[in-house]
Amino acid sequence: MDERKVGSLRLTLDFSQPLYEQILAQMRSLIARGAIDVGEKIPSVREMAHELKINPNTVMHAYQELERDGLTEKRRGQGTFVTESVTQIRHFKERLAFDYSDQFLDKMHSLGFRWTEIQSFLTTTREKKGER
Amino acid sequence: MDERKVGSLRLTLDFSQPLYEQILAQMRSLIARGAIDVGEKIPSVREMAHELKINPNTVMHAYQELERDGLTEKRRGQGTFVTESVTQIRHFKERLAFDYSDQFLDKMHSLGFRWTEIQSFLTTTREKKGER
DNA sequence: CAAGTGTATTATACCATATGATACACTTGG
DNA sequence: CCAAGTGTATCATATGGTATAATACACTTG
Repeated sequence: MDERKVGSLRLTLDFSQPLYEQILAQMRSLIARGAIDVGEKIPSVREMAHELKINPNTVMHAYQELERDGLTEKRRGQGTFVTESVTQIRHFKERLAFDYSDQFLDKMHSLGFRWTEIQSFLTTTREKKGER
Repeated sequence: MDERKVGSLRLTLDFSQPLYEQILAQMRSLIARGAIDVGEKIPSVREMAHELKINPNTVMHAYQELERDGLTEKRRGQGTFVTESVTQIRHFKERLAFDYSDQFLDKMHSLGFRWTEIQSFLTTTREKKGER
C-alpha cells in the first residue's frame, strides 16, 4: 500500500488490481464527493504519472475512462478539467449507486437470502464499521 | 451467453469473465441455496469439462477453490462431494454475505452517500427488480 | 517560440487465463 | 484381478490485458 500526494490529492496504489482501475475509482470518488471542485483542473497526465512513478500511458487509460463517464472535459494544450455540469456529476453518482445496489442484491439473492435477511446483514455490518 | 446442462445442474458461461470464476460463483450459489444437497456428488472434473466444452484444467481450478471454501470434499477415485456439514455451509454463506455487505457500503460511502440514502437506493432498486 | 498540455504509435515484457496432451494414484464394479 | 472412472500433476503453448519505454505530433498559453 503506497500513498502519494499529487497536487492537492491523495492517491493510494497497490498491486492487487490494475493501476489504471485504482486511479479511475479514486478519481471518480474524489469528484463524486466534491473533494475536487466543479470545473477544477486535475493533475496533468505527465504530472500524475511522475508523482505516482508510473507510466503516462497508464494514467491516460484512467483519464479516458473518466471522460467517458462524463466527469471530465479535456482541453488540448490546457489540461483536463472536472465538468462544469453539476447535473452530470449527480447523474453519474446515481447511475453508479443503482448499479452497485443492483449487483449487491443479485449477489445476496444468489446465496439464497431474502429482503429481511439482507437488511439484517447490512445493519449488522454498519454497526461493526461504526465501532472502528 | 451459453447455457448448458451438466447432470441435473444448469450452468451459464460467457466470455466476459474468466471461465473458472463463473463456474466457481455458480457452484457456490447452487450449494449455498441448497440446489445441490448436502453430501451429494457433483459432476466429475472430466464430465463437467466435456459438457461445458472447456478444458479439464479449468474446471479443476474452480473445484480447488470450492474445496478451499470448505464447501466440498474430494475422495480419490470416487469424485467430489458437497460437505456433510450444514454448519460449514452456513458459515460460508454468512462470511460471504458480510463481505458483500461490507464492500457495498464501502463503495457507497466512497461516492459520498450516507445511511439513509443508501437505504433509499436499495428499496428503489428492489422495487424495480420486483416489477420485472 | 518555448514549455506544457493531450494524443498516438511502436516495441517489449509479464502474468493470468485457457487449452492440449500425457501420465500417475486411487477406488469401485463387474 | 482389472477396466473404467475418479482426482491430480506436469509439460508446452497461445492469447489478452496490463504496464513500461521511447518517441513524435497537435494544440494552447505566457
